[in-house]
Amino acid sequence: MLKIGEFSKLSHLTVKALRFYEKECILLPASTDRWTGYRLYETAQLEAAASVKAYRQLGLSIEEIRAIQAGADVRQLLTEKAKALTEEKRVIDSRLSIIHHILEDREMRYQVTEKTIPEMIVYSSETVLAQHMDIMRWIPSVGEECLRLNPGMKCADPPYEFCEFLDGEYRETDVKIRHSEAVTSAGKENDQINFRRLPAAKVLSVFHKGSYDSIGEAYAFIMRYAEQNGFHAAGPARECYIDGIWNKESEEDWLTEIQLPVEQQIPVCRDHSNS
Amino acid sequence: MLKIGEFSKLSHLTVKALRFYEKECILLPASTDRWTGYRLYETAQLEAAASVKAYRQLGLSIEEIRAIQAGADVRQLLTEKAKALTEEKRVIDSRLSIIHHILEDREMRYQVTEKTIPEMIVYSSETVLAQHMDIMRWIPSVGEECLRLNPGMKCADPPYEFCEFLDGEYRETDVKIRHSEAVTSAGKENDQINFRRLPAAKVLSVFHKGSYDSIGEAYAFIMRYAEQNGFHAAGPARECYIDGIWNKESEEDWLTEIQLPVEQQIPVCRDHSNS
DNA sequence: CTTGACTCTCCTCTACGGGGAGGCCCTATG
DNA sequence: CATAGGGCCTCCCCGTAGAGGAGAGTCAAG
Repeated sequence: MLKIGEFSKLSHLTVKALRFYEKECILLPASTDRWTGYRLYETAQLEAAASVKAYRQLGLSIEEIRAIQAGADVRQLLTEKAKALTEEKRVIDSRLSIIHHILEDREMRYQVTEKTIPEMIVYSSETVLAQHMDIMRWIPSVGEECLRLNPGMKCADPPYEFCEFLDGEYRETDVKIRHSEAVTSAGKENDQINFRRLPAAKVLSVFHKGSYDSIGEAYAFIMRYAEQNGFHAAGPARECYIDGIWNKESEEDWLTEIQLPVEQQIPVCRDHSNS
Repeated sequence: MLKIGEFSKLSHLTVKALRFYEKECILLPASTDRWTGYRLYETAQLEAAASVKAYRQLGLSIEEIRAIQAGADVRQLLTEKAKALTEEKRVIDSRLSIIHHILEDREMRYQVTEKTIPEMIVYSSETVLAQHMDIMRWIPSVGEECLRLNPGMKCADPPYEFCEFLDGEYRETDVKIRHSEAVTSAGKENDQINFRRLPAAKVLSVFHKGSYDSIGEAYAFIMRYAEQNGFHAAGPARECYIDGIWNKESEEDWLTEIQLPVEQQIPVCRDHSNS
């Protein structure tokens, strides 16, 4: 019979762990001295201890080990575990990819986050604007038009409104643009305004602070980010206006979010052996 | 000014998280109503919220984010993070490799664990035994011889004693064998017995229960395990006798540990696309 | 005025033990 | 025989990054 300290040395499990495993009923001492409370183990239990240790080294939880001891299907459990580990690995690859992307970039102008936008109903309208700046006059007119067409129409909560630029490339003049705004339910359409169901989407998001002059940098950044980290664009970027001329006087305070819809990420494993 | 629920929807952070971030001083509301205690946020804070969110998505801890906000070197922090993630990934690859190894194996006769054996001083003796069974007569004689040579010699605590089989392959007769036992300090040597410093070692360990007739299976198992999971043997296996004829009558109760010294694991990424 | 949605603070819970306090037990040494 | 030191016991708190919920206060609409 071995006292806990001796068994600890032989099994390479800490005393704390042994007591914990007893509490969790996955490795009970062979006996307990009724007078002193000392736990007593037998050498034959080294096998059981090794089994618990092996499962822990595989990353199984205490509860999973208990299930196995109760007769659960080990193969199935391990198969699930493998799936979970593969997913964990995917997350790590994704993070590594992004970290290396940041490290390779000289300055960190933008922080990219991943978001899930739920499904919603929007009304949309398209037009071609002579100048980019006309956008802030055009958008309110679309809203008024839609409200005239559908009195009592309500915008979604939280509000969600964005513009997409439909030209293949960046243009300064004759910009083809589509505006969309989320509403609570579909309504009447006309030749300018139509309703559609916008499916749930995963997007990459960056916030651009300041005037629109330099917003091209944000587009360039998020595009390169997506490309280098295994995201595939699933549509044109959405420009969401948060703070602007309508509520902030100083151009420095303007705030715009750019959302790039993407498909499931396939993390790329670039060569980072130099790290 | 936005109430916490509104800001939560816009920032895609939960209300709980926002309150937590305030407590941790990494994202403070623009103001707090002195009468009601309501937190009030501004749209301009969406940028800061996105920054926190981006760092969290990279797996940075709250403390690390706080450090960054306090002006810590982001590049260095991310470099360290990348190193940690790479290590995490290595662990996952190792676990995946082992799990797939188990799943491909039909029965789970043995559980392999990884241990670190600390450095120690041992006395060793080599011989060639006519039969494998002679081992249990030979070992005590070596111990007596060593004690005669070094009266007062003390064995290490915990006791550690093992045999290595020095033939290149398995043999039934004329077995070349080396026995070693850990002691507290070196002593006198002769032509049979010599002392040496056994360096710390990482070993794979399996327990074999039952008679020695079938111990070959355990050797085969651990060898195949090492090979298939990217371990490289760093010496002959050590056989440690735990329970045997000296304390257990029934052969079924005998217990032997086999330890295979290995070098650092290089997890193999076999094709598991079918999982 | 009431109701329901929203917010507040405060409490507990998660997994796996690590670290330590306070107290009992055992053995070796003087 | 007395004591000292080490081993063992139980009990409690600690960490992550919030989630979940209780009980109470607040706000806007009907």
